[in-house]
Amino acid sequence: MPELPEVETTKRGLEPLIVSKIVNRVILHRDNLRWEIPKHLKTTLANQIIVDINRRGKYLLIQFKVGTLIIHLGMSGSIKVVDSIEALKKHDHFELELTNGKSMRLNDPRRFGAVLFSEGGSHVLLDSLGVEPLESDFDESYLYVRSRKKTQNIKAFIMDSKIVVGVGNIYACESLFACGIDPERKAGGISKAHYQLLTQCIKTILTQAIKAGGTTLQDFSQVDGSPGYFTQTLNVYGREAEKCSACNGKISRIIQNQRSTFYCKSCQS
DNA sequence: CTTGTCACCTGAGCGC
DNA sequence: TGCGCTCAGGTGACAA
Repeated sequence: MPELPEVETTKRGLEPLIVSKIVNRVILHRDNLRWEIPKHLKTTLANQIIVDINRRGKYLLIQFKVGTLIIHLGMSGSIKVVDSIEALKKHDHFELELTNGKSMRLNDPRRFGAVLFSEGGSHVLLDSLGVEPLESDFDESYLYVRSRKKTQNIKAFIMDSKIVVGVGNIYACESLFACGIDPERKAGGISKAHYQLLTQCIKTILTQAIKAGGTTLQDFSQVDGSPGYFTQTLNVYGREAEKCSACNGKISRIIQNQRSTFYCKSCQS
């Protein structure tokens, strides 16, 4: 599900609802997601004030004085803040009950997400992450240098979180369409000029998607329950056999690295 | 080191 | 209605 725009949308939605609020208790409705949820959170975070919320790649970082609660939404996760007395939904797995009568609930049907904790703020899962795509250090020189001699396809390259974080299957497809690059091209053979186009397209598309509240396919919703509206802006993703918005061609779907890739054979080369 | 594949899990949608 | 199949916003752990 959630790529960078969806996680950023979640972060922005949560911020006014949980920052400066106090945790009454932590409730584990199951003891694991992708990994075991630390049991000590019940005692560690009880009565603690939420100091801040941040995002690193697709990770949400909820800051406490005693450390950082790290949440990943996996493929199907979403977070809502509801009245604590509201009935649990199916697949609500983790809950921060606040002292103001509200609860932050993590719902994740497929359970590929994670709830972790770091005392110091750093974590092995965050240590080797690449640059943020919306920061200025993500530019054509960065991608050009890192891609030399790489034989993998350009789509896998920009989806590699050790290179750049937050670009998932939807936005990789959309970005490559926007700048006219064939997703099957080898990353190492792409010119600096094309990398400039690509970085600009990634930045533009992610920014527009955040503005639209993200993309909703099935599971994702914003913190208030409303869907993301970027779905209607998608040019190729999920549009196999439909007409290309830029030419008379048909959108193709191929499989790359076990994932569907949508693109236009005549617009992308 | 790099690249590609598998595994984790539930649910929606489709053809029969 | 039901069954079996395919597909789905991610990514760590492996094998090659």
